[in-house]
Amino acid sequence: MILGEKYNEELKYFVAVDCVIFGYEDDELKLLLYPRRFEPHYKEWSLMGGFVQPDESCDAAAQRVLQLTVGLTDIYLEQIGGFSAPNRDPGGRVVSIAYYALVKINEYKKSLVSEYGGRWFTLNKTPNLVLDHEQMVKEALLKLRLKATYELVGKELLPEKFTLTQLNNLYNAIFKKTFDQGNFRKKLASLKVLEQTGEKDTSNSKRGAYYYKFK
Amino acid sequence: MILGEKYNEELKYFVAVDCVIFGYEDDELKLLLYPRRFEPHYKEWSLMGGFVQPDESCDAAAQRVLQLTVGLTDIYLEQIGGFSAPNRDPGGRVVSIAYYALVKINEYKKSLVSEYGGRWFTLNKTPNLVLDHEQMVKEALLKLRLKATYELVGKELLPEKFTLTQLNNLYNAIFKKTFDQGNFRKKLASLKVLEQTGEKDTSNSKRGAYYYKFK
DNA sequence: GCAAAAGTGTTACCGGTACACCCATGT
DNA sequence: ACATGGGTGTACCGGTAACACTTTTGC
Repeated sequence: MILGEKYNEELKYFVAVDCVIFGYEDDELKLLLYPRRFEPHYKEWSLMGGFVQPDESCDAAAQRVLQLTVGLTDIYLEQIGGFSAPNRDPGGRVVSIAYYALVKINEYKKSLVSEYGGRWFTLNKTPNLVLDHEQMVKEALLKLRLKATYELVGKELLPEKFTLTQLNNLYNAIFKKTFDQGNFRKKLASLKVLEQTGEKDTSNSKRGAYYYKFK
Repeated sequence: MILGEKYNEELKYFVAVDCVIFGYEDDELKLLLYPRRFEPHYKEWSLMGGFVQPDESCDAAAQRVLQLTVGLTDIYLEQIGGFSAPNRDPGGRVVSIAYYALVKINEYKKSLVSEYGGRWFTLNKTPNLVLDHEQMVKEALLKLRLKATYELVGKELLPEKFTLTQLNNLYNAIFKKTFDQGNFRKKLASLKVLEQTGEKDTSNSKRGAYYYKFK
């Protein structure tokens, strides 16, 4: 029966999720990586992942994994897609659904991250990753860029209050190019999604820059 | 062990692919649907799908399924994403990776399609679909529209030779709106991806319209 | 000649880009 | 006063949208 007419004639596989965790700090886009906790490739750098449990969707599994590793709930998560090459994992047939997450790098639970040996790496200064995880990172960045062109990204990566220069720098980091200050601000104004707070950040300039927040 | 440290403690699930098959005919975007071949929901309308075999990736599984059902090789396929709600399939825990395909509606093997009871439906005149297949169709259309905005879609849906009016109508069908003839043609000219053949199509007008093909 | 589809041209506007310029303030 | 980062203004260009117009040909 070429197309299969009964479920129970079919094989089952492990189903996992892997998370590309983006953060932003020191004008750089960063990636949270972990030493792998089991064979094969024990202790090599990898994305944080986990197996999907019987009572949860992949989305829920990714949320759970992130909650357990960075200690935050309500994390912004977007599916990248399924990775399923038959030999992608020498440890067994594992189909993995990849996600990317955006987290505020200063809010995550440091204790949890260090418990699992997690470390933030600047993008493009990352070590070699296990399995097909580098491909996942590549696709994650493409998806993030796509999102950032359609809507203003920043709420999930920047602190509550931020200067327009910070936001400009975030975009510079995401696209690895320099957006013109004047044009960037004009665009922001047209979007009408930010509002000025009264306060100023005087740490980087004498004049001081107004803090903004998302409406 | 909250995150699982051994594969063999974990559960396995069925992994399937489902294909949203788009075609274009009579100025309308169409969808190839099939009566389901097994319980649950036996004989109800569904996307064509199949289980992933041990030696193939999901991409390969989707290609195989399409080859077996429409009889074409080298079909344009793009992954939509994973669908994994724990109760999405009452027949068992099945994680499905959805794909969309673009096929030339006049080249598929009619015998094969009818063998499985397949039928082409005009988009938005489709019957209720099984499981989460309607959601898959919805996301497939969004992905197709995204692709069609970035690059000229048509090579995979139209016959080898086609008129600019046909292409215009294809875009009208994809986006459910009317693109201005003049502007559409100007845009096409700027893309420089089409070339005129000598021949004309006189079936729709007295004057006749030049056939074009992709370079 | 006229209807009907194919195909061209004209104009206005909007968003992006480049770049020059002004502002506030601590030293 | 001046250096430094924050912030504004202007002029141009290309793509898009709206729409009027011309061409071809069978009836």
